Amino acid sequence: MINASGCIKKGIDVPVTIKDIAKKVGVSTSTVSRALTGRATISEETRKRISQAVEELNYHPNAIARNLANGIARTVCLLIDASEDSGAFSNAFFTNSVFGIEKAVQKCGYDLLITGCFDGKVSKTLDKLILERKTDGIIIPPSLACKSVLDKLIGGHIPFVVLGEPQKQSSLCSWVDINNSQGGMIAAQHLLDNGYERLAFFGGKETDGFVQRRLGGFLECLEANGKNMEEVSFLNDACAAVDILSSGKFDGFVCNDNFAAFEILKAAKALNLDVPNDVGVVTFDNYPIAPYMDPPLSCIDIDTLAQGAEATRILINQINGSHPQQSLISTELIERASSRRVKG
Amino acid sequence: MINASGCIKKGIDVPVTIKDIAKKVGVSTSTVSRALTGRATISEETRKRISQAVEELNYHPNAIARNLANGIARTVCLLIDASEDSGAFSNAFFTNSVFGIEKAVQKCGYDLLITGCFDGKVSKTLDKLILERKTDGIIIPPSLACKSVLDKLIGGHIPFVVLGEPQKQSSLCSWVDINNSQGGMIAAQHLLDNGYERLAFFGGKETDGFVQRRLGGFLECLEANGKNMEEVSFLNDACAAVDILSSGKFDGFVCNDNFAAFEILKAAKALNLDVPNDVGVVTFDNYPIAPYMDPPLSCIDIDTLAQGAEATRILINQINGSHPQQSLISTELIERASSRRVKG
DNA sequence: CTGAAAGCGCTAACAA
DNA sequence: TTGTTAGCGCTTTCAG
Repeated sequence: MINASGCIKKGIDVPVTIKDIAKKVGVSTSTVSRALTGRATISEETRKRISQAVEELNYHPNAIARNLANGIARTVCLLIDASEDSGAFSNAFFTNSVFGIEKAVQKCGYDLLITGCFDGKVSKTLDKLILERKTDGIIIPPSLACKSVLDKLIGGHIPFVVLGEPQKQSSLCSWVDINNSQGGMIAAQHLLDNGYERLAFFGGKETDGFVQRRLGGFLECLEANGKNMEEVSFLNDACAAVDILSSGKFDGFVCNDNFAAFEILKAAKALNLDVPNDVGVVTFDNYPIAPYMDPPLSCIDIDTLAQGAEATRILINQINGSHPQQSLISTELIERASSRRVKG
Repeated sequence: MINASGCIKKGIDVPVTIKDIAKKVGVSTSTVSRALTGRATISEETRKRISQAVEELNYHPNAIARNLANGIARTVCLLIDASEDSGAFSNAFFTNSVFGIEKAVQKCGYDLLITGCFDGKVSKTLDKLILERKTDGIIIPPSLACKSVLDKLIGGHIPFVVLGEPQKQSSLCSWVDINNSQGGMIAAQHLLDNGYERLAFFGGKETDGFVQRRLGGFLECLEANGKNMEEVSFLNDACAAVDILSSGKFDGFVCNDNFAAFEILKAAKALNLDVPNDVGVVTFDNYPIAPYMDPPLSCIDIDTLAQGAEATRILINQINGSHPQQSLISTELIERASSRRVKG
């Protein structure tokens, strides 16, 4: 692209480099570099002329060259468990934490890389990311954070943080999780406060760590309120909703997710039980559809956006030399009709 | 890190470079480079010795250096509309296309960058991405693809593809969209085939392009079946579900989303109308909760995973010199109870 | 405060 | 088939 003056037109096609700025201002490239990075002394005079030239030529420093010279990638990588397939990826809550991560990463001047990764190939993927210098730090889901992976990360002094409480604990492993135990506690207390007396925890897989923690908080609350443990029931089969409701043993349910809660709602309707007057329901996760349920569902809201932001904060700190850190994000009760008795 | 032999231990902390391989094998770095890139002639003998050394030292080429030398980023960037906030980002379908994109991008040996971007700042964001050479191509949502942005992209010869049919059409603009018109057609035809005769399109904002296209396909189908246009109704207020149902004018509904469909289901229950015997319902989007609805919802399934993969394919082709391209992804009917009459 | 020169790790003409 | 050399665009000692 040649312009009227016979010179190559610099711009998008032919990039303008630091040399162009130097030439235009009549200084060396190192001076321009100093002015740009800002962490060296420059006369006010030349600094002004340089930034003016930068403006005029619409100069943007080549990030690749800069990163090569600096020996860093200025990039954070979020690993995704691709083996779960529609599990992790189509999960609205996961998506929200991506949003939180992206925002925080951007604010720190880093870029966000996303890499899908199958269970058996974490090690290879990590090699590609770390050894090829594509990233300075890694955010990893708990499902991928098995012992060998953590050992590799820790042994290699790779800054990383797990997006949830990992199975294997270590002070060398950073993680950020939702305070599931607190959530279980809040949900149970809320039902008790509203006059429901015989509570059950419903839904979820007993083997999942976060379910265990939710149940733990739930039980702790009952205990603190002097409730008999026999009045508690943990179920992992959603089909059992009708059974458990018709048994008449319970009048309040803390559900592990919206699906479980929906089953309870349907079962109640089938048994002609009224929600919330006969039975109260609180569920984990504020699904978009929860307010449209009949009745609208009370929820323990999980702030995955904050989780993502916090994970990023910890990770960037670690990249800058800080020690690993662990953190729990508080949950919040969103009260709707499903847990608010109108009569009696 | 000094090992027993008094030498610096190369590995994760001290990277092993192409020089180390060259030294170990006793060849020049260019020979090693040639062996690695594979697009030059090398004697079988040295190639073997090199790949052996690569293996032994666990060498991984520095991607930054490689990209600088090649003048490319080997990165594709997905722009996210951050102004929609919980809109785009907590959208399960968006998430699925990210998955599709990531998989395809990885297969092509590219990395995926994700950047949130506010409506007013697209141009600045693009400058950062393009002029700083952070990415070779861009995938952009239709909400961000206004005229000025498209002009900038096209004028700058930046490979890009829009994740949906943009308002402003141009053969220079690549896009991949769901075939919404076809979806509307399939949904309507399905209801007609199942004996529903007076159809309405329900839900969605009349101003959204994809809603218009769905409605267009819907209407086209009615016309092809000799149906009177007066029997068609387009509504954008979900609260009107009870009104429209109690009017008795319609016995079949094509809903724009699961929320609209859920409103119809609730209204029918309130009016003591039976779904599917009195009223048939088909909705766009196969939400995870659709099969659990009462009755389970028939859906027009939107393959956003395929959409993401196709967008990537087109983008990478363009990076490699191909022309812009447009593409429509077929929809699929998932038949469930909500549109299947049991009696007469 | 500024410039010259070397270097980040890799690739690619050009010669041999 | 291979080595030499220069260079990608930027940063950073080291002198001045």
